[in-house]
Amino acid sequence: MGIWSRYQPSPSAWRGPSKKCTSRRGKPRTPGCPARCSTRVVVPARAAPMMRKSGRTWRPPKRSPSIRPRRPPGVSGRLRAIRLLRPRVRRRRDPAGAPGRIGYDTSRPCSPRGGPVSQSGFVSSITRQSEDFPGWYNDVVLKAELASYSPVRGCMIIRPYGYAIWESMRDELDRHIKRTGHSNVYFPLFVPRSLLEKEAEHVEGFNPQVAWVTHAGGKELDEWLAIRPTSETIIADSVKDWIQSYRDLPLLLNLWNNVVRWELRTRLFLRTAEFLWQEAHTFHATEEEAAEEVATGLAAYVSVAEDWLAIPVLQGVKSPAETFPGAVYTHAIEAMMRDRKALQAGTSHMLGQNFAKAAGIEFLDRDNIRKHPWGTSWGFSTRMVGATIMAHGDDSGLVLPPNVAPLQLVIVPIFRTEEDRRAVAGAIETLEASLRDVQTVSGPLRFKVDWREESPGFKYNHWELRGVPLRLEVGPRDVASGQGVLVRRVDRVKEPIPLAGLAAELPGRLAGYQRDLLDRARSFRDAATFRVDTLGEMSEILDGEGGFLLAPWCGSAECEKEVSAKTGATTRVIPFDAPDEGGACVIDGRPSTRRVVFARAY
RNA sequence: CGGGGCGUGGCGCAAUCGGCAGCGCACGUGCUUUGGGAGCACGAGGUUGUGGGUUCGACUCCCGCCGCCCCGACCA
Repeated sequence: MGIWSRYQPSPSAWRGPSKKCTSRRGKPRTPGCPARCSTRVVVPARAAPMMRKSGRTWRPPKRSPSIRPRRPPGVSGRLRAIRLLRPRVRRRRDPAGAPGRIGYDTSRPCSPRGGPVSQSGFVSSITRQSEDFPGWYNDVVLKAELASYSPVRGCMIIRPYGYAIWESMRDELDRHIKRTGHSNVYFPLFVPRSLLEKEAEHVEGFNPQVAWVTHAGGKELDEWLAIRPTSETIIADSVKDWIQSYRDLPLLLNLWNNVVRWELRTRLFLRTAEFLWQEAHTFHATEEEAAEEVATGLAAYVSVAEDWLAIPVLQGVKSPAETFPGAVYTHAIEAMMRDRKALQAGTSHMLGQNFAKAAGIEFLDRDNIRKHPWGTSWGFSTRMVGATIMAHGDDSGLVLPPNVAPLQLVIVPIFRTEEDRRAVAGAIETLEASLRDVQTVSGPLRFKVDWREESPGFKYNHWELRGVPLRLEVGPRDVASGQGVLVRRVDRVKEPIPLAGLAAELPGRLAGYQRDLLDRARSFRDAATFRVDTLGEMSEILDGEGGFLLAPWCGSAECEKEVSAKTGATTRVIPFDAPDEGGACVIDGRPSTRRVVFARAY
């Protein structure tokens, strides 16, 4: 079910470019400089620019505003525009020459209640989404302790809380993979140069991003070893001996591993030089069967994205320009982030016989003819942690779907006197016992009682930053009436609830919360999806609030490139459920048969 | 690679004309606190990126190196 089918019956349901989206007063963009990363000549041996823990946001003082001057009037808009585009400014002097400071201060707690701006115009500690989405993202990742920067440029350290999120989606996907008949295997980190270069398009596509090992054992290697950017070549080479007959097919393999792609511009989780992922590699006797496998892989991704991560996705075919190097075609799922930009969330490739031919894999078919098997490969990476953050988060921090949340419920005791403390502790102890047996969709309930010696308010903010779906406040007043106050992270709806019945209530509440997140994300995306027919309309929307654009496109690479050059948007997918529909290409007016999704993307 | 900017406790920043390296947060201890980011007191934490030079004296001035950030030559 895609947005096409939903909107199709009444074309009028498509939202045109509303005025609201196209002219945002007071939020000027820096002219001629779309919020896209710069590109550089790729020199493999050279280092990539770093995502560093450098400063990004001006943190005003909380308790002593008089010490630091306010941002001078007139500066803020400009500053905001600059920050949008250049989130990694290390330090900036106050343009007016006043001794104002702009810098990143991890010591500041995260903002309460969606980070309202105080009267003085100061923002609270995490950058607001509306002000600077990349800045918000960085703040959340670092402050929620999902990840840290590493001493190696472009790489990241995934911290326990972030890794737990990854483990949850990894385990869920692994269940899908095994259920559909695949076996996990391991192949080496190093790929001999000669192997990597066997498939022509593949080399060309990956070469700029490959990191090479040239020395080992104290001397230069006779043959350089690539640190795998992906494993197609080494697997094809290795399995050629395993495949002799059609009876050996299909061969359905999957690897959970790390790969290295020397990226020029990196972002925590979204694009790192080294990342964790799963890569499935399969070999089939017929093209039809391989095509079905491509769909099987994509279906697993759709399920994990929507059912597990509560991220609605569009499914479709990539344009030739966006196709995996060496593949015949690439299917992908695309998700919308809360800044209305697109994120490719998983790809499944039809490799045809390309890699099999390059590696010399042959099998004897039923008809006694030697043939090359058809291959597929599909991958899903730690980037999805970033997708989860950006698809649901708000100004207070993370909003996690219960299925992946490392903690689904946090209990905050509240008391003043020792007597109260005992009463609250007693009630919580009883409650804890009942919660131990609670089963949720994603396993036993993951909960914690926060007995730290901090104020309740501090704890609320602490756990909201970390996206814990449900919070239970238990104070003396509650205990007296056998209740607690249950608060939902996503909308902060508070509700008194009897402690005795909580254990039975929770699985349903969590499932409902999970559904609500998916619904919310879907409405958000649909409201930001527009049907457009001209380049002008596209620019108007993209320069306004942004969104997904369904536009006619003739299919030529030149026109695709031109759209990208003029609007910053690229083709994301040609959705499977896009109806046949005549139209004129937004660039050259040649006939288009279906609409394509264009968007600015990560 | 070209242009610009910057390296000072964990983080964010000061240090006037070259004169004892400071502040906030975070951290530790104690007491008072706890229904939306608590307060006070005490305390710990530094070879100012690095190598050289000038000087009675260098965070400060000069030169080299290293590293980082931004912009540019358009990219699965």
